[in-house]
Amino acid sequence: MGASAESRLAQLSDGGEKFVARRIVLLADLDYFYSQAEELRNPSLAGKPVVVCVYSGRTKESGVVATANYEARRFGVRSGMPIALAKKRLSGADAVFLPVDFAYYKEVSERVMRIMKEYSDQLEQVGLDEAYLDISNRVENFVEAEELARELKGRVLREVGLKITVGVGPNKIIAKMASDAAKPDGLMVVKPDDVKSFIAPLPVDKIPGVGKKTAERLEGLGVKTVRDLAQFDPVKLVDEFGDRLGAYLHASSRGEDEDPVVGKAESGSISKIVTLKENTKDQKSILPKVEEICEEIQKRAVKEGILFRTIGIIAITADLGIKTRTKSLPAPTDDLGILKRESSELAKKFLQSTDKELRRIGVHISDFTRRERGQTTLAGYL
DNA sequence: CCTCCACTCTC
DNA sequence: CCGTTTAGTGGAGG
Repeated sequence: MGASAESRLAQLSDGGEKFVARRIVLLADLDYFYSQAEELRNPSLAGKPVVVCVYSGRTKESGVVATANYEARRFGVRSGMPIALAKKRLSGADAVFLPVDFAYYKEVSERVMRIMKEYSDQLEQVGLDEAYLDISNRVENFVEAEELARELKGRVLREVGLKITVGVGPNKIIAKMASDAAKPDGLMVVKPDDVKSFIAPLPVDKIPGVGKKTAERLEGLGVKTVRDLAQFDPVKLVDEFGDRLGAYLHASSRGEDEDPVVGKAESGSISKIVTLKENTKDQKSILPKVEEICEEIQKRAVKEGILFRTIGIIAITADLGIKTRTKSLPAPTDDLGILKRESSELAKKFLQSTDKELRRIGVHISDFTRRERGQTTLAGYL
């Protein structure tokens, strides 16, 4: 999977021995991005706890924290935490709560990405606030890489006004772990010779892609640190976690990662979920929502020139369980009528199949093909 | 091989 | 006290 064009090209012949040319990968991460962007346009916020929130619209205060700056984090406020709980923790702290403004964050992000692009031929953006840069062809060694990183940090601060954290390593995983260890406003360079000693003592959940669940399962096997993981039988890992994750865990525990830095492909799915005013299983209040969401999603599909062949609904029940229902169409389409009919049908059937009330409802499209110039659409096949 | 769905992760 | 979006894996069943 990792070994595509780029890394194959990097294989050089050396007296009959093959080796993969060493890469130098940089990860730049915009610190507590949404909150920092808010401080940027309103400097009077600096020094105060700033909490950027996704309001659900259910009640005045319902919703969760998207990002909190470090002043707020000192009070135990974290991403994903209910706003009400964050308020409790920050009571009497002169904190500021703001709603997310993605259009603004996107604009700020683009200014930063434009600068970053000058520092590599290959930039892989991850969300609005992160990007991997392959700087192998821009620097000779890790000392020069550190100079480049400092320069990048300086330029982003001077030209945009944002603090970033930069991690540098021989691959994406190490660059990411270095950045995580160095934030905020940090810089860490991990040379190939230092990889093992850097990662060995870290808990396994510091490995990108290892979250709470995987970490708990590993702990059940007596694996707490990356060192433990590196010593664990890879065959047993594959047994326990499957081919992909098992192999990934083994490789990453040894600091190995061939995944190339590549500009992201176009997205493979579009979805939108909304929170209902109150929990309900009433078709009359849910189906109009479904249709509304269909309209937005279809508009995006048309704008991006894509046809979808799979339609799905996503229901979050009152007990916060996630249920999905999908249907594949006989042919790709971007027809709004089809999207509405099929998603309403899926929603109706789902509602009939359960006793649970819904808290949120959403629509999903996937299995895309690009609409060719002048391609006829197969509307009305029903 | 395809379809459907649960689950995990991340920001 | 409870958001949003996307990618990916894997199992069950056909």
